[in-house]
Amino acid sequence: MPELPDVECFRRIMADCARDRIVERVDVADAGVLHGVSKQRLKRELEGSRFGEPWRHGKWLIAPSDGTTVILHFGMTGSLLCCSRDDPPEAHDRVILTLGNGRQLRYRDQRKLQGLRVAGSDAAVEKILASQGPDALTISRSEFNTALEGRRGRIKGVLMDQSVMAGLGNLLVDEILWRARVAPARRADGLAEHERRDVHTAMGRVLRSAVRVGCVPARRSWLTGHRDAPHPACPRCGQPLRRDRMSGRTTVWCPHCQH
DNA sequence: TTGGTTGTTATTAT
DNA sequence: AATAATAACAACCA
Repeated sequence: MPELPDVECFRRIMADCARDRIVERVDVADAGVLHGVSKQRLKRELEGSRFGEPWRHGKWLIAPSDGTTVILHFGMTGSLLCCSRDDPPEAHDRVILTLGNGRQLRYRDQRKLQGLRVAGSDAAVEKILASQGPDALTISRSEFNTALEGRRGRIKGVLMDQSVMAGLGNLLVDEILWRARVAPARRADGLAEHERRDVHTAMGRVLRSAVRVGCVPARRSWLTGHRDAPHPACPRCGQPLRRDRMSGRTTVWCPHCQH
């Protein structure tokens, strides 16, 4: 699931559950999700530390504490939950942080594609985020145009490239291009000025409403509500949608609306 | 059993 | 050299 709006939701959960709280205990059920830090060192550096204000860049969640900074990525199946310590643990709860308020913050992830890492300084945080472009939620029109400049690849792939701008995934990109009526196979640097404007506007609207809900919603009025149907029809014009493999992902689009 | 998955990274191709 | 397109990763489901 996790694209920018989902991670923004996890940031809120983190803030409500753990901000200003002390980590009483760190339990690592599966060290396979730890990157560049051992179970022992994570416990040593985090237990007794107090969390500060968490923030997000693209699909990364950064949670500073007065001990070390925890950095989470949710891959395709990760999530973050604020539980009571009595809630029964689930099979995929990989890391559990027990906080001073009796709550537990659980990093749950079925597949272990990404995971948890730590950074001991601002410079170490920067290093992890170094390859990320500007955050898609706050990128301006002119920054957006600059990001697309000289990109010969398909707009679909370019918008999913986290180094161009950070936060968009497969579902969001399809939704945005459908709203902007731009075909996903178009070359990014071949878009007219008005098309770039429409894509930027659609991106802002899609992201803001998804962030408000806390996830990418499957709505009937959105493309997302139709993409998994056996013979999906465009919710705008009723013509059949196409499902193609593009830039390595399943891409759903409307050949009648998008050019 | 095979094919597919809303993410990233390393490798290969252009 | 810089970009773009693929394969691989892990674990599960249909």
